[in-house]
Amino acid sequence: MISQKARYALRALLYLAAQGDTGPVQISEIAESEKIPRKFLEAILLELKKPGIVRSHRGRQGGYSLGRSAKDISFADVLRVTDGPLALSPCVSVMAYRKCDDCFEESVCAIRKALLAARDATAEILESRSLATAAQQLKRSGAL
Amino acid sequence: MISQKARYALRALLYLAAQGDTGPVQISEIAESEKIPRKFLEAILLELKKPGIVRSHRGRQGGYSLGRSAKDISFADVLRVTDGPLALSPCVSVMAYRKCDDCFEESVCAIRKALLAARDATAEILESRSLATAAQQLKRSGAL
DNA sequence: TAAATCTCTATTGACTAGATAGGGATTTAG
DNA sequence: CTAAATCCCTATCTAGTCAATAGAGATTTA
Repeated sequence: MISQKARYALRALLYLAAQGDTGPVQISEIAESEKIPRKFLEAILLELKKPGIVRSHRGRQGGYSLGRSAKDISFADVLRVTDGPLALSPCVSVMAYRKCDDCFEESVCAIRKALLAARDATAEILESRSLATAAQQLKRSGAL
Repeated sequence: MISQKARYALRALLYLAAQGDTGPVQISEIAESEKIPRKFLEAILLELKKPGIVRSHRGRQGGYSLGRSAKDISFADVLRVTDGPLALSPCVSVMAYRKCDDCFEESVCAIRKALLAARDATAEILESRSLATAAQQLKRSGAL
């Protein structure tokens, strides 16, 4: 299960993606529109800023905007920030590999083989879906 | 990430699968061979018993054995018991569907569409891999 | 009948998730 | 200039979960 933080992040980013290029959007506006606790959202956006998923603009009329084109921000990008690796085990994580604590011999581990296949399958899906993909679906459904 | 409980469960079940049909195996034997805390393993096997993944035999010379053929116990079966639904969101879970707490309109949710695709991809993998598959891989690697 | 097992309930410590609070730093519109 | 509006940071709290442990009761069969 993804965390509440991940849901908030995705909703906020989709909100930004839907605005297009109309300048930075205030935290308060996003928070109210998407019903996200303001301070919590603040913390989330700060985290999303580090890897460049969003950009911040300070001062009066400041706010947040997407750090790059919506089509270049995948669901995988976002979930990795909010929830850590997509993989079901550290030993099959590509972005954050780590040996399992009590692993005897990784190359032989039959559990690992299954989890690796699972990781590849989810990563392929989540990396192929971008904010642009999602925003377009919303538009098509008439929700925008 | 899967829980430690899930790791222990999979290891214990693989151990049972590797034994074949040589009667029930004692908890202590599994615990020592696989380096799993005895009492914790006890609790795990009890949970695996409810849905029939294992069968218990009481009294002297008692122990645990697989509840059905190893080829009919998938990784998905096990992970659902130890870690709950495979889905990344309750609203895309097939076995344990639940509406998201703050969902506006599910049929339009673009986040849901992506998570649903992810769920289908992982479920397909994890349901197609059984204890038998894994045991056979171990045999081929010469680890058995 | 007693040894060896399963079964159950309760508890503990460490850690994380989700949320809140308050104030300091920075920018830029006016 | 300067002050309003923002970003930025640290600390804290509560509730819940994970992993593990303990102890005793129930059941079976050698």
